[in-house]
Amino acid sequence: MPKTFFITTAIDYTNSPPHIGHAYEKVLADVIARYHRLKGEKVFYLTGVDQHGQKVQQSAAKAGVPPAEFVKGLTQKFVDLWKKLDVKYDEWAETISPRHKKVVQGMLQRLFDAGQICKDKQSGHYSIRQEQFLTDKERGPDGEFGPEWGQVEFREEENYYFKLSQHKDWLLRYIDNRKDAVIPDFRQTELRNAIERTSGDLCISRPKSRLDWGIELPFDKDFVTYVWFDALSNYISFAGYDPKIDNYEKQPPDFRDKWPALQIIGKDILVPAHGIYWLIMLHAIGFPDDQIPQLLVHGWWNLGGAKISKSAGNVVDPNELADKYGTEALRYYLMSDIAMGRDADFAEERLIGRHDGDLANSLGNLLNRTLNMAGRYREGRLDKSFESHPLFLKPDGWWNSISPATDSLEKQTAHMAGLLRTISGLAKICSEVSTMPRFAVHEEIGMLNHWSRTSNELVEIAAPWKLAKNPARKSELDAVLYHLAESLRVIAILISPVLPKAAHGIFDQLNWKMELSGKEERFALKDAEWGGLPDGHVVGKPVPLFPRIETPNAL
RNA sequence: CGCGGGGUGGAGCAGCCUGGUAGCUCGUCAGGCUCAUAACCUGAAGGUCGCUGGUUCAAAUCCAGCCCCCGCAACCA
Repeated sequence: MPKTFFITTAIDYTNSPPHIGHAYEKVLADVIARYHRLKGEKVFYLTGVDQHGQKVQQSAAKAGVPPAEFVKGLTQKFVDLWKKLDVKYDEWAETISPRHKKVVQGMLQRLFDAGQICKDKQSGHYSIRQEQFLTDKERGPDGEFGPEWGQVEFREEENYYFKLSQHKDWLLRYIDNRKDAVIPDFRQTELRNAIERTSGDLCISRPKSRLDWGIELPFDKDFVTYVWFDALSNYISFAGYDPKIDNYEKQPPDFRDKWPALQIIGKDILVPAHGIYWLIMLHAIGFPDDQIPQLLVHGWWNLGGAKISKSAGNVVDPNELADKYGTEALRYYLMSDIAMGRDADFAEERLIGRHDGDLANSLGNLLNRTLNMAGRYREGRLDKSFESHPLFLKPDGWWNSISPATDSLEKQTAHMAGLLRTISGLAKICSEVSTMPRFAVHEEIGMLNHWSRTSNELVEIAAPWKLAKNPARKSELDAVLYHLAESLRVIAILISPVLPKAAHGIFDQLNWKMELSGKEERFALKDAEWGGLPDGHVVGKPVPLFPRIETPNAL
């Protein structure tokens, strides 16, 4: 039985509402998940929220509500947004759930029993206001701690430490042996350099006197576990991992069917959290090298070249954008205007430009004019008999041998024949040379846009309104209309991971498989083969699929 | 000498690994079309590919040096 495709994202911190970066990551994972469903695979998409920790405890105290209640409100904002953006996940991770707590404590206990976790004493400068230990990095140019830290005192504190450095050599070997441990490759280089520089053990606890909004250490009731074990372990706790079983091979079949996951994270949390702590944690609890998850690291949306941050106050609210421009426009922008792994600049004008240019003018208009012409000239009926017409039985490439001296009508026919061939070939290219396996969603979209443009070009070259006036050219008109309608059908399938609603819209207007209307199973990659629309199929009436956001001023 | 990314027509990017007429989208200008969501198609203008050297018959691409921009404490994808 084929394994389930398991994809995860970082879980979001319930300290502040979702912004555009959160939305990007979840939509990206959703698109990849949908692509795998399109291929007919079973998919398990896990995402969720990280609800514990000091910041939440502080924010809740400030708001005058218990942390559990505070977290509930923010969690709902994330859930609502994913629903609005058509992010379809299979499991939802909440770190306050008992199920998660059991796994975290189980992992900690096992590592403690194995001597991988030990108590140690830390001493140093401690900021009472910020409730954290300070390092030399926090010192100002004058060597003193600035006023932002408030009162700073020398303090000693006991905590539990995970013996991270014992696994450093293993991690280096693992990274060196696996070329695609991290994607893109320059991130893997960055991670490798960071591992080389890593030293020391990892503090994994906080005394309850300082922080009690967390999961209690199973071996010491005076402490809760700090973010690392709490948050990172969600990737296995919500997938059915059993912490009591140390032999990986004996893990529940349900878990092993899914694992390992493809983990989508932002560039900021590769080092050290996911690339070092998480991978070592898995290794330490017995995961073999071939069960270590692959990390897909994406870039950031900046604003005017500057980093988006809460402190700078330049956050972009995806909720607002979705309400203003629609889910499809937002999803399309987030997937098309950034290259995988790179940063991009967020600009509302670009969102509008992308939507109006690619979706309204190119694809949407293509659908509209195709159905209109089919209705006007053929009462919507597609006729495949052109395939046996002499013009279409000539060998490929004949259109290239037309001499420049021939009359313009013949040249035009040759040009049209070449375009028809190009277009039917695009179906093969787009589904077989898909860039999705290397997660280049923007390139996939680019190929489909090229297809839409070529189809629009065909309309101009063939001029169906002229062909319709000449009965002798019936086959040519049929061929053009069929190629346009069939292109739209295949494009709908291939674009469906990015634009699920629009894909349904195209199918509906093509009057294709109405009986499955609304169900995701309407789309399958195997149906993206050229020639699926049968002879005699009657297409529907056109309705603008992507109404322009901005209409050019007509003076 | 800390780590990584980037510097390509007005804007945003691709090409660089595997040297060989510099490509795409948007914008601008001119023309065409009328099936269509004032949409579509064609053509043109516009680039010393950050700088300097080197290798080569040939460098945006390989090598060396340099300059500039952005991330790498926290909030945070």
